[in-house]
Amino acid sequence: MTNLKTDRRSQRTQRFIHEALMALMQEKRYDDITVQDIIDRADVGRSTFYAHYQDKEDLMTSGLLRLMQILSEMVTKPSAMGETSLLPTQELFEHVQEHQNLFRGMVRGRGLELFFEKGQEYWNQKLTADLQALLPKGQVPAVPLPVLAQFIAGAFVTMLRWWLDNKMPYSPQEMDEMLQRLIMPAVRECLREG
Amino acid sequence: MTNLKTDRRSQRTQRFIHEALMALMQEKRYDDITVQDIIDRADVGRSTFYAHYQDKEDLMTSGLLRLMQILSEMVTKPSAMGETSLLPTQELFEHVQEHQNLFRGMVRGRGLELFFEKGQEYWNQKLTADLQALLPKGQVPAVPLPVLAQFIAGAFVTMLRWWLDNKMPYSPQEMDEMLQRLIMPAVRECLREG
DNA sequence: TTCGTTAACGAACAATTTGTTCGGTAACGA
DNA sequence: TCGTTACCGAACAAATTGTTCGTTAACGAA
Repeated sequence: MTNLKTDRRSQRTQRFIHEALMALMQEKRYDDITVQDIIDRADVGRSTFYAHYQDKEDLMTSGLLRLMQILSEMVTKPSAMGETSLLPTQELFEHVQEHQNLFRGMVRGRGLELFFEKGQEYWNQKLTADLQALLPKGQVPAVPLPVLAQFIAGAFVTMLRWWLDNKMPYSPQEMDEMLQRLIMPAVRECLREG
Repeated sequence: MTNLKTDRRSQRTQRFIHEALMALMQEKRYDDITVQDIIDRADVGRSTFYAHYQDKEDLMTSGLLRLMQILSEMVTKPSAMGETSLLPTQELFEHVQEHQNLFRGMVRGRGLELFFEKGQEYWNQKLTADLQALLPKGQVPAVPLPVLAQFIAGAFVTMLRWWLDNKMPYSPQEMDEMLQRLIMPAVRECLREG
């Protein structure tokens, strides 16, 4: 019995298709990209595409999930979590910078929306739990924790988007510093007084 | 010479089409809605649709622009601007609540993305100018004003989105209060020290 | 190296969807 | 009342989607 998933041909094809989508994303909007465009760019047969993915959306989702998995690993990695911040945002910014083409394609197009749909639950849960831990016992937060979590996750995505759209005029360190400066006062204020 | 734009039939048709799109947006994703769906729901001929709009995107954009115009008027209306906030967010939340179906359709689907594309320039410029006025002379802000503006606009959209997606569990007043509590500390902190 | 497995090809296919055209009908407004 | 014009609806080419299937060749285990 041969291993289906590790077949060189399969992996090669999937890589070609993904790269093709990423490349096309730099040129035009996600909605304007057809399956034909993708398979032409990837130099792959039509039936081959549909053997790997249900449709264009499926391809995009799979790429996004792969991305989020990487981010999740970064977030859960214990060494990354400092005392000053809730998320290892500097590492996140650095990682994004390294793979900017990938992220530029993802965050644009349908990426942002899918990011919200698929990812927000995860981030919200994690952030809500972390915030709960930070909250002194018996304290009622000034702003409900789910709202605060949404705010933080949203702020990160907003900054990320701005950074990518504006050709990354600041370093990851600077971006992280700014983000912390914007978020943490609110967090402190909200957790302090009921 | 008869007035083309104020013809009862035209306005009626446009209203039908817009309402059809909004109704369909409650049921399925923007991408899954076809022009056929729209004209069926609006009970309008195919050629009629294309007489009014170039394509589906054009229809969406026109609705969004109409929306933003309303918001812009609210923002520029002098009575709305209080001393405590940069945007009349409470009025904005109230307005959204009144027209929730419209906004729910818009903010979902492609709305959010278009909102960013079309609207961010406007909000950013306005917010940047307002922030500049608040900044003491000669002061260098801790965070560049365009970044701060982006952050504020993004936070508003984020909260709005959360509010709509979660069936609006809080009143506009409460939402406004929370948003101010989240944003203003950062603004104060950033404008104070260089 | 051999050999069975299987991924890729590519052409052909029906089904949708898109955007346009045009002649006839009826609603509009001056 | 009457000229204008928005709407209809059918028909159209073009593009796109997702599937099928016989053939070829790359793969990997023995």
